Amino acid sequence: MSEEKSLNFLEEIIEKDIETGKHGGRVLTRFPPEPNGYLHIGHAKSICLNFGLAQQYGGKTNLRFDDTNPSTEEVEYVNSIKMDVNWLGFQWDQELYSSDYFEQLYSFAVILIQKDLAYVDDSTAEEIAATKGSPTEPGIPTIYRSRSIEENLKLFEEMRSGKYPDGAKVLRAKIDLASPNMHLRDPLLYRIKHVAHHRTGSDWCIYPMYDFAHGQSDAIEEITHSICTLEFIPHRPLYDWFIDQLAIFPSHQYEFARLNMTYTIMSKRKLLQLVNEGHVTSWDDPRMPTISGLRRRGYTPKSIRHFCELIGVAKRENNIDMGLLEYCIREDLNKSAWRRMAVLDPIKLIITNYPEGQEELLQGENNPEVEDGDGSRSIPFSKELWIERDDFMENPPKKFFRLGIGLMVRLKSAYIVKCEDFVKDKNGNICEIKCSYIPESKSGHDTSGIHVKGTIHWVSVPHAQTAEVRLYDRLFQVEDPSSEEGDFKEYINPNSLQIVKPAYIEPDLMNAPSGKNYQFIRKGYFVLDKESTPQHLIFNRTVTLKDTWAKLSTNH
RNA sequence: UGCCCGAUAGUAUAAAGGUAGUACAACUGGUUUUGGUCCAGUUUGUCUAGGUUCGAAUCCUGGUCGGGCAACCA
Repeated sequence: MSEEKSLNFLEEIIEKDIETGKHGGRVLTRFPPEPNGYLHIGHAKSICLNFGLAQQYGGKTNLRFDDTNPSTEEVEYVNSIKMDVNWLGFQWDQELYSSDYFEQLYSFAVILIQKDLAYVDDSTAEEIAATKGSPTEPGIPTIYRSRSIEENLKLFEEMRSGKYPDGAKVLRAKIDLASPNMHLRDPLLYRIKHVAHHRTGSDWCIYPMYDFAHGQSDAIEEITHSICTLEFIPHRPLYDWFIDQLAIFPSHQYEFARLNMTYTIMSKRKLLQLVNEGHVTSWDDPRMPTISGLRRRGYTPKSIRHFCELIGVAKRENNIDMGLLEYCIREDLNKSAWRRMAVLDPIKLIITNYPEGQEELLQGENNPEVEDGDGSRSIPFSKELWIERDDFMENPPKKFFRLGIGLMVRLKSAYIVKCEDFVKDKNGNICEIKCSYIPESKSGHDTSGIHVKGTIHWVSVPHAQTAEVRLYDRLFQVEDPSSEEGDFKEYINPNSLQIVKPAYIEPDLMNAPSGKNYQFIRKGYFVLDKESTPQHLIFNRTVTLKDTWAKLSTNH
């Protein structure tokens, strides 16, 4: 181990376990999603942790679907989860399902019954809740708690054989109805559900509860470090109890704080609501914090992995600044994304002294961060250009390094121009800007000796192509939507999507392959959307560039 | 009112009884054919009250604050 890097608490535990030879120094983790929804950035944290720790210590990680509740689970979710884990860059050792262990779990339950540690209870859900007591009052036994082992064995078998309807009976552990830990007050082990399962079909009509499936699945796989989130801390004594009573492999559960992030939500239930009620278009809507949403938005696996590394792992509640995620994608894309020019809010600029009908092909480097510019592309230039409307001001303030009467700017990769005049339409809106250019200032061959403060991007009018550009912003207007008063949906940002149609793009962008990230110079990072076609290009904005000018001008 | 977790700059995360450090954010300046990047620098912190100790973010006790637990969900 390097002496420099400090360890998080899980790394410390694992290093100690390796040192003391626990499990023969073996490390086996698991990522255990329930296939009842799409993975989000919070799952990414767990994935990076489980797979990352195993990698770090020469171990392996299983992908295990925690599919014990057939009413909510679907194959569609299984597939999306596998896709997302792979996309993030991780390979699991074995693909497993809790449902693979149904037979084994059933025999575990039989063992508990034989040890008089489990019983069949005919009470209704309400009766069971009522007899559990409260945190300050002990629970009381139902009349079924004293059934004989033989009767329990028989009834449990009948439950399995389908003799009883949903809700008629449950199997409960016999532990301690007075325990200060509510999870130990005779928790449910099995419930009857005449529901088809996405893998086992109609083989079963009783299904194990989470607590009776998870730890035992860990034990069956001989997981050495079972890592989950904080809310499972009170379950740990139960987890250990089953392992003790069944005398199976002693997996151990460790808990860390789940990820929260500003301006978004992380609850699957709430995300599902956003989809179902049409606040977003789908699970992979680029505004969603889902892995698939981030992918469609233009985030790279590398940037997400880096993010998970930076946020760290600890046991205290956290609310990570969305800005950190944005920093991670900017940092990645700055080094890799090719630069292109696109004008999103166009106004025409006419170069009065450039010959009518003349055009030339200029060269622009793909990425100034890379040696040799990572190659270059040709950019057609002509007398009429599109530029951004806000790159001109009729009455420019001090320190406005763009266009205004008498001001000069560099047209990126082209010439320096000086603004001479502008034209207004009959409504008084500026519709045209007139400039003269300095022929000796051509990019790369500048002999003019003139230095200007500002450089702006542009697209030649006769060569411009068009595209739809979708500008995404944060989904919520407040940092922590779920802690605000009222319904979280009241805080949705009404301007989270702004559609620019058409935007003018330089011709080279017509060749953009799907999934390739670009930087539109001065505007941000963009990627082709999956709905894009060659006839109708659609770009998604991943993130803006940092904009200190915008900050300055809004602050004053 | 019971049990269980937690508390270090704005946000995260280190410091294992001995200099409170790092990243992001913010701010200043420099470089720059992107008001981007890059570089240099600045500001901001141990929840509280006691105790142990030569010395406490760290150990002990009390308090405060935040979170979790009483689903036939996971």
